Amino acid sequence: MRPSTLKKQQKIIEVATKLFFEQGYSETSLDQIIEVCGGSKQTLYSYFGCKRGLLIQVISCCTEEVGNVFQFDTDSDSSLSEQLTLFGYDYLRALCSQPIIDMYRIIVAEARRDKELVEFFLSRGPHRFYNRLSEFLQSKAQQRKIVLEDPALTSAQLMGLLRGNYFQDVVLGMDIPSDEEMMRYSVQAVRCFLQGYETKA
Amino acid sequence: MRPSTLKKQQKIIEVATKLFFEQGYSETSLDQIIEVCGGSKQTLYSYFGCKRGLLIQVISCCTEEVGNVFQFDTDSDSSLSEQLTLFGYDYLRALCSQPIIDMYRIIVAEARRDKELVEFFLSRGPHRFYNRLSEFLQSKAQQRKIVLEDPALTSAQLMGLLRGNYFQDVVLGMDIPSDEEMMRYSVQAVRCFLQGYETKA
DNA sequence: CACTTATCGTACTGTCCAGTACGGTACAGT
DNA sequence: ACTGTACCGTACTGGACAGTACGATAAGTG
Repeated sequence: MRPSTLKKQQKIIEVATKLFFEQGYSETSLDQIIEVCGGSKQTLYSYFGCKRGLLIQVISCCTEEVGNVFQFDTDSDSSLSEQLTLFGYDYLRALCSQPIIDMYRIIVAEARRDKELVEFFLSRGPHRFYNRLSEFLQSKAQQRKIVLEDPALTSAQLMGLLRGNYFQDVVLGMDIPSDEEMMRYSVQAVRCFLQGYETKA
Repeated sequence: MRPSTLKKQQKIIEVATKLFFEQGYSETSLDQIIEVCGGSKQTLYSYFGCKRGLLIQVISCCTEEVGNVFQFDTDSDSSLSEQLTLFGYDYLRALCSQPIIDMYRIIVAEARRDKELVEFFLSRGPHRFYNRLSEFLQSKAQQRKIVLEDPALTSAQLMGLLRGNYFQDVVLGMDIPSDEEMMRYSVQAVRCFLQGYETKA
């Protein structure tokens, strides 16, 4: 393989990501991609085989980048509530970022046709996050900070609670909430998660 | 307008709903619809103007049907926990039903192009539900059953909590959970909402 | 420098589909 | 029965686009 080949491949993926995300997958033609980044359609086919092959590379690269965002600060001496709140904030901010929204729309649109793509996306995205949260909660349960009978179920609850209606809304085109709003919401969500709403009568 | 016209329109909407939901909107051609329900393409255009016009009618009819599912049993003498659980179960079951999943996928796929369609869908679907839940919680707060500083925020929390990861998952093609599983989850979600997870130390 | 191979540019094929045109036909009301 | 209008069937237009073909050219290697 020529050394320029790798550069070229990355350039194509970069441009394809931009166009797929801005316009949608089926709304973007390969001619359009070539037009922007130069080169020949034949070359593109020799790299990726078909349009779907290119999409898989795009999703692969994008999930790679995002996946490294979440890091639990298990060592820090901040309180459980603070740790969860910060975590929730990072989560919410990532979910409500333009690239994730764009990617999610594409995955949903292709979900009916392409189960494999979905599986690929889930394993590299949401499920990784889910597992990390689940482990974190278990460690906190061992420290007797929380009551945890079913880690999987509780993690799912917390994820849903943290998302609230924000993710649904932004996916459907509502304005992305400000960082302050997401932080405020995260604080409240964690409070609910830990304490609940029932009156202590 | 001829009496048969209305029948014909409904028949077209019915067939279009089926095909749009099964195959996707942009994957379904108008010729295909005509082929199934008979008649002429010209007639279809005279009724709905264009393909998007037909889609709007489809969404309109479908949201109409679904919107009438949720009813709060405000009169019943069951406990708050029971009422919320039942409500959550109905909500989850509706969200994870095939028609809603299919419709949601279409809306997401069209969201980038068609803000108006999204607005239409939101106002007739999720927002109606959201408002009803918010009112219910407020009535319970007046009865001193729960602490409620911010009804809007708290409703969003509860909705997210009730959805957990189920809705995301089924939209991406995972198997629809059984009624028993959804009921179990709803019970736990409401428990979390009311009591939280923190250890009472 | 010579030679191989990756890449380029352009043109082409086959297909799909939204929307239109138009002549013919069934069905209302009178 | 008469007449206008709603509907039917079929064929067509125009455009988009995935994937292919192929001769020309440039980039690497010996």
